[in-house]
Amino acid sequence: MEPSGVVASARERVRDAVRGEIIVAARAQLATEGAGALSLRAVARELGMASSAVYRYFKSRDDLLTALIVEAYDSLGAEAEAAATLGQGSLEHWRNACRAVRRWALSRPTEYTLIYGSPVPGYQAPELTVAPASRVLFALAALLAEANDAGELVEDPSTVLPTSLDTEMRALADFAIPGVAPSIVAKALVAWNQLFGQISFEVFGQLHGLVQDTDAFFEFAIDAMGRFVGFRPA
Amino acid sequence: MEPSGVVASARERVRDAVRGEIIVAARAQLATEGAGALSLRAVARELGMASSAVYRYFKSRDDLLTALIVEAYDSLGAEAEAAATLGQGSLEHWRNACRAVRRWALSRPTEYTLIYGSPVPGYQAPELTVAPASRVLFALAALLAEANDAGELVEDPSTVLPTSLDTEMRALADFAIPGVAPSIVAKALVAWNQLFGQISFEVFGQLHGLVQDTDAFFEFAIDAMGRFVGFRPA
DNA sequence: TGTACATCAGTGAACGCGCGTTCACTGATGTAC
DNA sequence: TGTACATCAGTGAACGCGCGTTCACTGATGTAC
Repeated sequence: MEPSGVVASARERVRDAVRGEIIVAARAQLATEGAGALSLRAVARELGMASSAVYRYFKSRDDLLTALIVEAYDSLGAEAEAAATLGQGSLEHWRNACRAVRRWALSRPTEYTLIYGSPVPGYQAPELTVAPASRVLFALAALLAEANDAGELVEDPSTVLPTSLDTEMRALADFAIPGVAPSIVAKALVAWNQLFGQISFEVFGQLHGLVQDTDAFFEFAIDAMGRFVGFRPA
Repeated sequence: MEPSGVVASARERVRDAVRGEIIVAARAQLATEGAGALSLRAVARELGMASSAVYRYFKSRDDLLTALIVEAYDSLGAEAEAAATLGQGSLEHWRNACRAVRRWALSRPTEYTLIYGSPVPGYQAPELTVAPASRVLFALAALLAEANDAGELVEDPSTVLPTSLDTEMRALADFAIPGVAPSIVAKALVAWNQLFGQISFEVFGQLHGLVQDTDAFFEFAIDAMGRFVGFRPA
């Protein structure tokens, strides 16, 4: 009689293992079919079990999709968080965080597509995906705050924000990155859009025939955008 | 006996009209179901015709999808081309082109998703989509070339490209924007990624809860990125 | 330690559904003489 | 201008398919005494 929550019973361990196998199989299917076509029956077939058995583990198809989404956000978030402290100085932290996001996206393109591609038709993301989804942004925010505290973030006085945007950026800074100037927050958001825009274009094939050396181009982009935001060597 | 190609016969006119109705109905269905779920049967139902009749107009489902994609690229391309010559000076041309792309994307979000969202699973874009797809990029390139000729494009001497990237950008410039410096070509590509990244984030809902005044934020982004590329007032 | 009962993973058949595509056909519109 | 024939848009039934979800069930594993 083990206290639940501390050591899992045999049944619980088996249950978790099967649940994991379902997720792995679903992920594999995602890669070949796309999120919209994720099929419970195909997953069950892959695992050699009756399709109805999957319902012991997931209430519905959308429930399985949610599990995949949360897992993807958490996996990417963990990578970004770890990379955001690597290297010497803020600019290098920034670049390493960006590289981590790209590396993850290129190694797990279908899952990247799942969370940053077009919304899955008919699927409504539940509340519980919000926290995992914001991990990358929070990692970048933390990096920005530290850079600011270290005096490695320089504001460009010629950057002027209209009032409405200034107010918004100030509120955002107060919430997540205290002390950082509104114009820098705005530029960081622009860079964040750039980062995911470029990664999406690369993953979705929009760069084909236009840029060959995508590694070099990415390095150029994150360096240029890092300076654009205001990172300066220590 | 009208010479074909000059004046269409009655039959041809009717045929074109029905073809147009199919495309319109398909576009409407796209908006509610997403590209992956576009169904010939549903389109035929909407038009009150037998599903087999659609095959008189399109060889297959993918053929219909291709027509929608080409139509979307051409519509967006035309808007961008027109806007790229509006206003005073290159920076304003640039911003107007960017605004046109965003306006189009927000007014036809499903079609934007179709051409700039995640690839439709199982669909291979045929050759004939390539030319329409490149219209926006060519419009931006033309704008860049004109700005350069007018001396309104200033190179930042501190921007250094690695050899491989310099070679590539030089080739790209020779092909599409003769005379423009490699470092400016690279920055323009970064800005292009930023533009579509931000629009995609807005259309796909990733900005929700983060940025309220998306108009102001977009204006800030295209102005900042325009300067980043090197546009200077005349 | 052994027995009676409760829990629960997994089965397999069935429900009703929609899909893309083919095919032999009907009937209207266009063409050639 | 009138007739015979060819073209072609559109029909409706059928093909074989896969899907999500429900349900009554079997049998193994765990629990209480």
